[in-house]
Amino acid sequence: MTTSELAEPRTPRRREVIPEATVARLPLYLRALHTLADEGTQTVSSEALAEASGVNSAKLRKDLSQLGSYGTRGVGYDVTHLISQISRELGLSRRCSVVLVGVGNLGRALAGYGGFASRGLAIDALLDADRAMTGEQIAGMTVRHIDDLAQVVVPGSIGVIATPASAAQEVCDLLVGAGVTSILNFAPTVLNVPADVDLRKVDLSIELQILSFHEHRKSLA
Amino acid sequence: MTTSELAEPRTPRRREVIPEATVARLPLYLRALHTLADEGTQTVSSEALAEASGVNSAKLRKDLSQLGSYGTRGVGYDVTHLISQISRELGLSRRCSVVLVGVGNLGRALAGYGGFASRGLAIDALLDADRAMTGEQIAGMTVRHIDDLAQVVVPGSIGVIATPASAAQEVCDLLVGAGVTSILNFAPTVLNVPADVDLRKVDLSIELQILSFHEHRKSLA
DNA sequence: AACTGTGAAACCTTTCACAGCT
DNA sequence: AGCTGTGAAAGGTTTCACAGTT
Repeated sequence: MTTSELAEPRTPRRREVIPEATVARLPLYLRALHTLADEGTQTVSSEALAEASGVNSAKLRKDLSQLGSYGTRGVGYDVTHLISQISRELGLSRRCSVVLVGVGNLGRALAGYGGFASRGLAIDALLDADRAMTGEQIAGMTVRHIDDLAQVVVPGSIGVIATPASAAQEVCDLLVGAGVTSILNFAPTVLNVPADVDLRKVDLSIELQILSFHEHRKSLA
Repeated sequence: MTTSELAEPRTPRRREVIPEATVARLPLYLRALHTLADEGTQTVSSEALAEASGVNSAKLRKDLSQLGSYGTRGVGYDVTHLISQISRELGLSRRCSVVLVGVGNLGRALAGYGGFASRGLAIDALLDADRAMTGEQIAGMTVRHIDDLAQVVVPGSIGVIATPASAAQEVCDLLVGAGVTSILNFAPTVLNVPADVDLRKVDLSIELQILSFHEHRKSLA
């Protein structure tokens, strides 16, 4: 309360902390905004952007208000400006290094996935433990052996694990050892990491099982 | 209030409705339980199962209590029994039909993904719009043309979309037209479906963007 | 008139802490 | 003694509804 009175903040003040639920939706908004921008749309209302993102408009407004006041009452949001604000918030402005381990079908799918590149999250290196893969060209990159890990990791790199479950913990340990502090795990297994490492997971079969649950429920009614 | 007084329920009464957050974790517990069963473990405490599932034990106990009282105080949960209860709840007991559209890298990864088969959710049919793919053998299945959709869909089938974003809505409409009421979408686009169709989505790049956000935050501190 | 930004209410989820069973 | 099952408290998220701005 003592320091903030002299320097009146000029930039719209961002919240100290953005709710996780909001963070998880920012990529959705960003995708919809990119589509709108490609169509030449310059301004969009919360209603229209919400529709394009698959959420409801009150939620969208609340989410965006967490970042600051980037809209104009009576008008809407400027598409380009909002893209750059959300990108900055997500840390996508300064291109960030992504290292992918495991070039089976899933790894290949990820390597070729346009969604990454267009968001400043292009994969920089492909690694595999299988020497038979080494040297192969995938999506314009040469597969390197996992032993080269230390050479491709830079501070702030994100590691992506797309190996079989049986190899995932070992790969995870190697990544952590090389200094990676953010890991995305696609292998269907629980990984143990030190407390300072940020670990997220995607299990391809979980959503299918959730659908199965609902389908099952329908058949009971 | 009038009908329930005569017939005292014998089976542990399940809740009318299981919270979504709980449903989303049941697959995690199931995976951990299968691992334990494979290791020959017969009984497990909430503490141990929670650890193996990557959640905390209070949450796990609350979740399991939503299904009924399947544990024994002072002892823990019977692994085999709990597997069958959760499987039944998720509708995995009676094998359910899954139709996958799009056999690019992601589709191939999904087709070969062991996690489905071991949970009673094996994929039954592979379809693609590209006639060049038709007839190809993938994971023991023959790829069929999308025009054959009506012949492979049965009531209660789940549809999985693993096509490029540009084709997703069209494929979605075809699935709905063929009678599919549960759809899992891997394409990075918002799909429109009738209200009675259950739609879920997995966006491979969203988790990566969330990690980027946290990594970015770290670098600010 | 149109649309954002936001307190307040409603709802859902997690965590706590302990009663109750084996 | 050990561990589950669960009310109650705490925390987080969504929705409502409208004041405020262009």
